[in-house]
Amino acid sequence: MHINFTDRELDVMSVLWNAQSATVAEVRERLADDLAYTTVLTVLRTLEQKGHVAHTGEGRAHRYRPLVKRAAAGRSALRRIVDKVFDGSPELLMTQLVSDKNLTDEELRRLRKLLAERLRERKP
Amino acid sequence: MHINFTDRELDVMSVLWNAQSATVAEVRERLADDLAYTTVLTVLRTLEQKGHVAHTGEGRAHRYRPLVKRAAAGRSALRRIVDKVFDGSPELLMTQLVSDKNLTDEELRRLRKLLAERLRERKP
DNA sequence: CTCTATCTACTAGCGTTGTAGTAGATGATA
DNA sequence: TATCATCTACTACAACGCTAGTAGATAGAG
Repeated sequence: MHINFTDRELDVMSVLWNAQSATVAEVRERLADDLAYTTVLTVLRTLEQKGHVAHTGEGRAHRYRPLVKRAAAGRSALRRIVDKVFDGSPELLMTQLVSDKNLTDEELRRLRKLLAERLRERKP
Repeated sequence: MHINFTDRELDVMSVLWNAQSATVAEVRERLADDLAYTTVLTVLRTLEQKGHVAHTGEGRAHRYRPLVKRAAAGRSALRRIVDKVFDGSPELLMTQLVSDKNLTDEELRRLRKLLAERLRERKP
């Protein structure tokens, strides 16, 4: 299955993934951009229509929760990038990731650790 | 800078990255989906308008080449995924990749080396 | 020189995205 | 109870994306 969120939808999903669930007001609060309340509501409603989130009543408000898991969305997005940008080579993608100038030293060190673990756990 | 290709644009860019440069007919040939000639032309023209490709004349045809490098597009796309889907954690993304696609030990070692170099070159 | 294939330029229509306003319901407050 | 704040539903509308058609230029075939 081929999930594809728009920019704004992804912003909203990101909030929901981090918060587990949220009302419109809560989502709005946590978004970086300052959008109108109704705008956020509209985005949530279209996400619901597409089957990516669901809501349950909470007083007069609605509480939204994601139906799509973070990992599934990640897999889908990554596959696309690997295919189209990195010509089907995940290694190329990782190389890119590692040479990204925006990564902090701390992040790089953690990556190194992860790799080391991965290698160790394969050796035997 | 924040590059953002649409799905179809990305398909076309992918062809250009792989071929170095191509005419409309060549791009059309290499696309997975069977689009009308004019459709492909339109996509190329909008890409040009956005400054992502350029063309030079070749007989009565135009030859298009990418102005945006693969790596730049990759960086941009990855940033976005790391931020929004993997909550700013590149190692989470990496874990996903490593477990999803089966990388060889050799590939992992090369990555480790690359990582070490990157870290060394930052220290000073 | 005429016909045909091929190419670009321009135009178009429909669906989606992004943003938000207005209307009406309802819970809280004075 | 009258008013205010807040919430959803519905509507709007411009910009963009995706697809492709038509018109007109031109190179090559005969």
